[in-house]
Amino acid sequence: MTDVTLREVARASGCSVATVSRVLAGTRPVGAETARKVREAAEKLGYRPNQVARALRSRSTGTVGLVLPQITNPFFPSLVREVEHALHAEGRAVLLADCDDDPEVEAARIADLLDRQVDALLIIAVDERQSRDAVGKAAAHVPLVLLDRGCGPGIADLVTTDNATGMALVLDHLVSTGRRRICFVGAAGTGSAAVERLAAYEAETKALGLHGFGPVELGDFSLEWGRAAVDRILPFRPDAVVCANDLLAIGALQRLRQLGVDVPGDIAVTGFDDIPMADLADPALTTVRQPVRALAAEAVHLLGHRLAGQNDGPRRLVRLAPELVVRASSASSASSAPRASSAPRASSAPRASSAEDTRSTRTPEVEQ
Amino acid sequence: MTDVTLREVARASGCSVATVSRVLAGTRPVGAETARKVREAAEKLGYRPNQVARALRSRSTGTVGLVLPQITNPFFPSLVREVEHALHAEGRAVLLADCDDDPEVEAARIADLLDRQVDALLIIAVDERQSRDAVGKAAAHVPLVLLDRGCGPGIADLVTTDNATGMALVLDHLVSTGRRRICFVGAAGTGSAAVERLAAYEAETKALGLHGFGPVELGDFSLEWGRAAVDRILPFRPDAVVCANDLLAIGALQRLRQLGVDVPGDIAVTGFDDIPMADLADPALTTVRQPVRALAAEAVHLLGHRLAGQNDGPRRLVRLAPELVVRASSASSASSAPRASSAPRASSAPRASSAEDTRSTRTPEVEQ
DNA sequence: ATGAAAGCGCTAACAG
DNA sequence: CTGTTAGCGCTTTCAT
Repeated sequence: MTDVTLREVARASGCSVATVSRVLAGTRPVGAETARKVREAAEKLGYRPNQVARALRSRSTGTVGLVLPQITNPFFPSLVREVEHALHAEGRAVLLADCDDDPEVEAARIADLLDRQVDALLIIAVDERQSRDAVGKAAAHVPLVLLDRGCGPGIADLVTTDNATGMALVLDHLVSTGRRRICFVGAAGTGSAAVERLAAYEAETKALGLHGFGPVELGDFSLEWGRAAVDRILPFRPDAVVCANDLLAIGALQRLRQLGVDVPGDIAVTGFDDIPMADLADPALTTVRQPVRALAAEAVHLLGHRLAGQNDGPRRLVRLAPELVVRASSASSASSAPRASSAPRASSAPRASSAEDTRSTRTPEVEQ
Repeated sequence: MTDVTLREVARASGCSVATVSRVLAGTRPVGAETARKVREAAEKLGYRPNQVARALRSRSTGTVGLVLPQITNPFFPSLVREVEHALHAEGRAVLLADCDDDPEVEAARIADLLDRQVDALLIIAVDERQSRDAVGKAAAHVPLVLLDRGCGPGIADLVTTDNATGMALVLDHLVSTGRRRICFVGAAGTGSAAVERLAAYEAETKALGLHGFGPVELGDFSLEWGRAAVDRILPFRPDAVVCANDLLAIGALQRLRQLGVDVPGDIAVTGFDDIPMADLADPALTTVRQPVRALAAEAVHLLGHRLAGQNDGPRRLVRLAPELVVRASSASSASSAPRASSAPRASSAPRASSAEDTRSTRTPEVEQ
């Protein structure tokens, strides 16, 4: 099974290797007849260009490194899928690096990918602070786009979900269905999801005139904390629990069921991310769906931009608006439904959540 | 940020490129003093070997292609993680290819990976039959190991879960906790999971003297079918529903709850795979956990074997025994518990499911 | 033990 | 438009 080389195709078609290369790579104009002969010979011999040789000479491997904290995080597989497809559509291949949620592993993986001459890096950073160094260094070598999670300001392009809009969609929805006694369960971490969702919750409740009602419970992004937080929140007799991600919300649902609390009758519960489990929870979880495909497309687009240009120009921050997915866990309770129109921004209509509309929330060229 | 080359290290250390190469790759014995100088120079210049150039010359990229049907299938992320880690531990990188569950895409992705000169392929085949052609062709070029799903006999090494053992564990458990009126919900497909789990169910129920009781409902591996199958099974008044995977089982749980049937009081439900959702279902799902880490390790081991050797020798079929994970969905109902010891193989003790014991079910060198 | 030289398979200059 | 010639950065004979 020895591979056919350009040279053999050249010999078989009676012209030089350069010409064959030109025909097959489409780099330069070539005579019609010559081209035909070359293609014929290549076809007959079953010629397949050796991408490694091509990469060495052309200084481009057509390969992009995708670095992520842990593929088992339920939010990532769909993102990986979209990224993989978007890149493959451009003829690029994906080198995958799973960091086991460890910034040191992340740094090592990034270095390895650079040694392998990836054309660019797409990174979902492990940690807002601890990843910064490795990411910054890598960005000096190749085009680099951060996805989903930031890494401090100005270090590289960043494509992420607009957490503020997502939280606003949730709160508008809850208020418009009559909920007023709202609590928040989130994470105390320094990651963008933890920080931004909490900030958005506080800003939005203030704007809606609900501020200062219930407790804000901060732990980590785990099922266990979701369960535990319920016990701390329940004494305040809330009618809604807003969770900073789906895992927390599912934990909360479990604990509430255990305690015999009716969801959504007594308390509405909402999540964030729309991981696959959200739809399978019982009751199915109302949540904020991240615009996964658009995130991937935008990130790949930015990469392409930097690959085509000179990898300079200002860093961009692109925020894509998510979509509210209303499911059973926040269905209107019969008693509170009539009160719907009492809050100023209670109607969710002006903040439509269709794919078209939310896409327009994109802020394409904001310098950090 | 222009990269440092071997040549520059040679000049800086006062010796030839060949020597530098030898020191850094550890290929041949080198004088201690020379080695020191070389390493020092390399260190000072921040030299990083260009893996593409190395690959071209040495005809080995240190890269393995991982081809899978759909990364969003909830069973795959943990497998990908383990494979990625196992390969990285050997200094190899993973080129990921998601096939969108389409055999044609799969064939294209495999061809692309071969063009990129992967040293080997690890494939979770999309389809038992339709993948066979592309897989067979690829196996002629590089070492190739099939993971999780077969592709017809004798085409390549295959590492997979022992479905028969898994099903036996489930049935022993159900019988030993007093269940007798057992039904099966599975898939009608031709994939190994569908076929083998059904066959194992039938063989085992026969062995246990339960054969012929309830219906065997075959659809596809979807939540919807899990729900629908419940309606078809319920008239038979079963006390247990064995499902061929977790998604089916979760669908069944949802429908049973909707109908007000008590699980596990009235009916026990079991799944297969132990996807992350299994633990979050309510009640938590009793299921069969695939030995994910061991599957990955074994697959990588076989790859290494073929990479080291000459990629000949008989095809191997390695089946690794899974582990029963008992959760709430099959807890003993108070009424049926006392009847436990009536069936011949009812005790689950002899078929222990600890990692040690099940691992020994491995059949390491079976020729297909 | 070390160096010189020959490529791996391909693309990019540079001529014609 | 096409051929000739270098050479990408490295490993590997083949000498010494």
